Amino acid sequence: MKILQENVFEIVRQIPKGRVTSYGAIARYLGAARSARMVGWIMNTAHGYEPYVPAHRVVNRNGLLTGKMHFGGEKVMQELLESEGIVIENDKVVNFEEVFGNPIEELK
DNA sequence: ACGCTGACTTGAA
DNA sequence: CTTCAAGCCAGCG
Repeated sequence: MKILQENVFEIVRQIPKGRVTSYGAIARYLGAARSARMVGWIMNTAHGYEPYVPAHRVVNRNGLLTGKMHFGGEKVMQELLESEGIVIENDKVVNFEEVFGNPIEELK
């Protein structure tokens, strides 16, 4: 068991372009399915971390851009995702199931 | 030092 | 089907 923070950052960095994942998926991959909040908290610490952590590729289980407000802008996250080919509508990922990548099955 | 809040998830009523 | 409640750990007031 490594440092939780390092693990989360590594996983998020492994997310390919045009692909997203959920906090729960990461938490489950770390063996802390019920600690999804920790993932979100770590994302908060990821602010200013290097290399850049594509936290915009991490959304909640509903595909909703919950953390968009933490990007310094409410449209920044959406535009970042859209620039990667992800369709966002009403602050949520439309084709979420299509772009969703499970780290447990892909990074495993 | 204590208690609340938070970028969530899942299960139960 | 929708709504409510609990669990998780750490940071911050």
